[in-house]
This record gives sequence, C-alpha cells and structure tokens, in this order.
Amino acid sequence: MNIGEASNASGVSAKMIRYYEEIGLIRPMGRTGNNYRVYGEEEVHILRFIKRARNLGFSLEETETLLKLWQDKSRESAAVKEVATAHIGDLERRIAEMQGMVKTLKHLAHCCGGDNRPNCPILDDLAGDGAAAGDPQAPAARKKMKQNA
Amino acid sequence: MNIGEASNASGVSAKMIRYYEEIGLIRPMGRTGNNYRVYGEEEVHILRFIKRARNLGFSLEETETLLKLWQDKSRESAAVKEVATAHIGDLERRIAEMQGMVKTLKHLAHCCGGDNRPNCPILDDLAGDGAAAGDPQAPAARKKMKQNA
DNA sequence: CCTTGACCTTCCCATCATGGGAAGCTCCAC
DNA sequence: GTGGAGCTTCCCATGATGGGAAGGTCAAGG
Repeated sequence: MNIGEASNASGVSAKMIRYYEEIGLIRPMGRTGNNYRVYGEEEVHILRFIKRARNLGFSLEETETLLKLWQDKSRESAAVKEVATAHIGDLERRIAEMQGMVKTLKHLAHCCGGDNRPNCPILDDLAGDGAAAGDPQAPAARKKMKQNA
Repeated sequence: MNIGEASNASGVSAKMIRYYEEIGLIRPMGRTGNNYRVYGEEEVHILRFIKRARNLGFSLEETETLLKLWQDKSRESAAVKEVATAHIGDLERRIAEMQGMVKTLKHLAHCCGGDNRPNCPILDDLAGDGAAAGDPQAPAARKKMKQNA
C-alpha cells in the first residue's frame, strides 16, 4: 500500500502521515525500490487510532502516550483513564472559558441596537466604559518596574 | 510613558505591543531621542481595548475591525453587532464540538475500570473496536486515486 | 567616574498541527 | 513515449505568544 492509499484508508492526510513519521509518532516505514513508503493493515490501524484520538481532541503528545499504552499489553487501564480524565478536565476548562465569553457577548449583543446609529454598548464595554469583567492582570514579570511616571 | 509602563497600564505585554505595531494593528509610536517608544493615555486606552477584545476571544483580525469601528464615530452599530454575533456563533460551534468530545470521553472513562488490569474500553474505542463516532471522512482531495489495492 | 541592573532596541527561534506548493522523481495506461 | 497522477524532499505559512541573545541607554549608588 502506498501512502495515498493508507491516507484514504485511515483518514489521515499523506502530509500528516509523513509528519507523524518525522516526529517519531509512528515508526519510519519501509520503502520499495522506488523509495515509496509501504504500508500494511497494521499501520493503517495505527493511523486510524491516531485519527480517532485527534478527533477526540487529544494532542499529539497525549496521542503518543495513548498509542504506547495501546501497544503495551501489560498496561494498567488506570494510566489510560488518567490521560483521558486530564483531557476531559482540560476540555471542560476551555469550554467554561468560552461559555463565559459567550455569556458576556450575548448580553452585550442583546443590548446593542444593531441599527444604523453609531451608539453601541459592545464598543463601550470593550473601551472599558462599563465595569469590564476580565482578569485585570498585568501580564509581564513586573518585578521591579521603575515607577517614574 | 515607555513601553514597560504602557504594558503595566494596559495588561498587554511589551512583546505583544511591539508585535501589534509590526502587524499594523496599532500605529507606529513616536520615539524619544534614545529610540524608545513613547506612549500616552490614548495609546493605553487602545491597548486596553485590544486586551479586552482578546479576552472575549476575538481574533486579532476581528479586533482590528472592532478597533476601526470604535474609532469611526459614524459607524453603524449593526456592523459591530454583526462581528460579535459571528464570533458568538463561532464560539458556540467550538463549544458544541468540545462538548461532544467530553460526552464521549466521559462515557468511555466511566466504562474504564481504571485499575491495574490492562483491559480498557477507552483504548478499544480508539482502536475502532466499537462503533466509533467521528467523521468517517477521508481528508485529502482524493480526486482520482488509483484503487489498485 | 564607574558599575550595576533595569530597561529599551532588534532579530531569530519555538510553539502546535496542519496545509500549500515547488522541483524532481516514478509508475502506469494509452 | 507521453501524459498525468502519484511519490519524494524541502521550504514556507498560519495565529498569537513567549524566550532569549546581543547590544544600547539611563539612573542610582558606590
């Protein structure tokens, strides 16, 4: 099987298959005399595993961990569950963050006339005219900062 | 005001302030004799606007649009609302996608013993042993593909 | 005066996962 | 043998941000 067929069979683009090989996520494939990579059913299975993990939002690093666990017949399912649970937590954090944005935005959009007049509570909020809800944190190290305003 | 003070006052890192200038999001600042950038209250206000927009998840491109609308006193609030509404839609799409992942993952994690035995439904799912839910789409163009399996 | 160190400058590189595209092969069918 | 689809490698781009080096500047304190 050439890379294109492996791609079709797995749903992973040829570009990504080569990339996964490059970063060591999958083993370098054997080559035919013409220097084409050769794939078998097992490789396709692995690629589908990766694809599925990516579809569930796992990073390539997490995917690698899962892949190794999958191939380790003496794994403990607790290890797998831990990766999954951490990922769930991560997703939920991001979801909550985005939901906060949506909530604020919906409120602002609701208050905005959306007509041909310039007056707009959305811009007012962004400009800080109302009480802005957001971390009022300065980002940089800010260790000593000269205070010579 | 130097860049560090503007950073502290706005919550935008100095690095990002320079970057925003580079990509044209903010106008190049005047320099003092020592080649330091100089900021005033107005610039800090703009930076806070940007910061707030970023906190609400707007891309820099959207932020630029909003910034221009903010500075355009003859804008129509409909234009602002449109940007916000589109962004809300985008966020909701992403939230839904992630919620789908969470739902699947929680189910799988729930079914996983999480003990010292190797047997694991999470890996089984990733390996495609069950009916996998995910787009069964091949990614690449796949226009002609030789089919000589 | 000189040192120290906090600040500024520019420039390059890294992230994360993916795609685009060029240049140059091979292979197959016609 | 020709055309075109497929393969190879290599470089570049994305979006937004951070890290860090190399070097200039400024202010305070010895």
